[in-house]
Amino acid sequence: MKLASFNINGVKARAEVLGRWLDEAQPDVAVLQEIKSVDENFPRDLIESRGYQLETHGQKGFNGVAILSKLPLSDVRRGLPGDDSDEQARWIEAVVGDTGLRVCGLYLPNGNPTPGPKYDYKLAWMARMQARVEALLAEEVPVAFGGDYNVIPQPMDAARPDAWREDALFLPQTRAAFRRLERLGLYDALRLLRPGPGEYSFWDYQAGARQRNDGIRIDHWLLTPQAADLLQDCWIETKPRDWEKPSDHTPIWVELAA
DNA sequence: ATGGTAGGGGGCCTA
Repeated sequence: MKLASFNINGVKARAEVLGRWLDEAQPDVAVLQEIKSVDENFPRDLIESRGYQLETHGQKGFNGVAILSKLPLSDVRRGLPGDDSDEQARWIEAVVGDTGLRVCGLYLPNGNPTPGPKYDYKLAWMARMQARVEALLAEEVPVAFGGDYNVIPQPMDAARPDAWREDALFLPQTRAAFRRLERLGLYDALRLLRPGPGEYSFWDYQAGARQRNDGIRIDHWLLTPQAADLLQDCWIETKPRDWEKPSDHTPIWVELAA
């Protein structure tokens, strides 16, 4: 089974790219971030006409996540637990078919500017995610956490790490919080299979970042041990970043024996 | 040090 995570930066602006990508790449499951749409206005036909079940968790203007799957989804849950006052749509999860695999799609807060309330929210959100991960790890089942983490884990994950030293995506506290997630017992799928530098999932629209390959790796799949046991491959698909009217992110894939 | 670009919504904010 092939699963992809793709921050599409606006589902309506990205209809052409998204349709082409689904046709060519044929994910079994995909998690989308930054749909930037309320659920009622999501172009469902774009997804459903291609044979996918679609579950959305949108909000007006910003954020918003979705899961689509060729196998039926069950136990769909929207929103990251731990703060009833949090209205930002950044988390959705579901169980895929009868595989026993749970997929969580997440859009972790950017956190800039720092310091300030947005960075505080990012760190608090990461602490809440840790609690959800702990609960799922205790079940000892395969779970794949895919999404835009807005975390550059290591210097090798940026073409120019020095340019990000003061950024919320790369501050020591951010990287430590990401390591805490890993230390609970999760595996960074890409790093299991591709230990070297030069693996990027985001290039800014500005200043010719794509042309200069001035990228960062901030989209990740983290796996519970039971999911990592099923891991067959993991890769970043760079082509969609060079299509007409692209997202500033590109898809990251895991292939699981599920 | 600055500004460069993009999407959404309806007039600046987020990234």
